Amino acid sequence: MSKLGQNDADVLKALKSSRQPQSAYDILKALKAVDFGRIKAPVQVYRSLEKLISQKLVHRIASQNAYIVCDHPHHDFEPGFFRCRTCGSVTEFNLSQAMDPLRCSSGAPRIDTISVEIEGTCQACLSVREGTA
Amino acid sequence: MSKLGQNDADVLKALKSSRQPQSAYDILKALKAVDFGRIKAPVQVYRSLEKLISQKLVHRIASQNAYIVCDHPHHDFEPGFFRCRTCGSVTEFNLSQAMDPLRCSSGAPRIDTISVEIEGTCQACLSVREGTA
DNA sequence: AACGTTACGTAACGTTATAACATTTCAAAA
DNA sequence: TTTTGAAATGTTATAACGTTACGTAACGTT
Repeated sequence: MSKLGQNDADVLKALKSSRQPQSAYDILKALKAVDFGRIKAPVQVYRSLEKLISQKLVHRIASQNAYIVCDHPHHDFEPGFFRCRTCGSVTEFNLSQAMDPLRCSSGAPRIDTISVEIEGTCQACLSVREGTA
Repeated sequence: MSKLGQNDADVLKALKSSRQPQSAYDILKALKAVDFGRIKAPVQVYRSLEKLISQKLVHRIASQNAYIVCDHPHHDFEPGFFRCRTCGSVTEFNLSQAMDPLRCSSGAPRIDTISVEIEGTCQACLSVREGTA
């Protein structure tokens, strides 16, 4: 497990600034603006994302082509993701309760990764809509 | 629900030719080769994909940026997908057993879509690897 | 110092998806 | 039968996402 460098720290910091998933190009834009121009090209962002993901500090949200910082750093559980269609925020949840039924229904003899992405409306946005906030 | 046109039928036919998910550009290339050149541009493929997906004849595999024909046409269940990392083939399975645990673990008050994509090795590829095929 | 390894920078390229606008088709209303 | 309006289609351009290729710098080893 290789050590994090400055680029990686910058990308991580950019991701930490939001609970909305950000695309690699969002991150690039943010870093170009703020940083002293260290990160200039997409490949630098992707390299850092890859490393951060391999160290489980960041997750990729495939359905959005976007990335989000892990909100339970060092968690030991398999995460699923819930994304609110109204505010765009993403929260992680623990898949463990659903793992066995998933493995079972899939019929797959050997499973490497399970990706679960759920979309809906979060409590906060529901409350606002109903005027109960 | 709008009617399918010739473009849609062509795209559907291209997708039916394989159990591997195909990208929009794969489909485009195939159609350019076979057809009498009706479909010439990416946007035409994307338009047909959108319609076919809305009619549940085709699924999008988000993690692959690719598309596959539904293998249980007119099914009434919520599909999950299993993709073999060795042969690339995708099979659908019925998520119903896993739905309640998923809803429950996610803590989401209102759910619109659930996307489950599992990767691993299918039985056929496992058998080959073990020399028991 | 010499060497191999890993990280980094830069540019170009490849892939995936949509915007914007023009034209055609076709069935139903007038 | 003409009109007309919605849906489908065609065309061009461009936005958005991601990777390859290659050279240089940094770093730890012997």
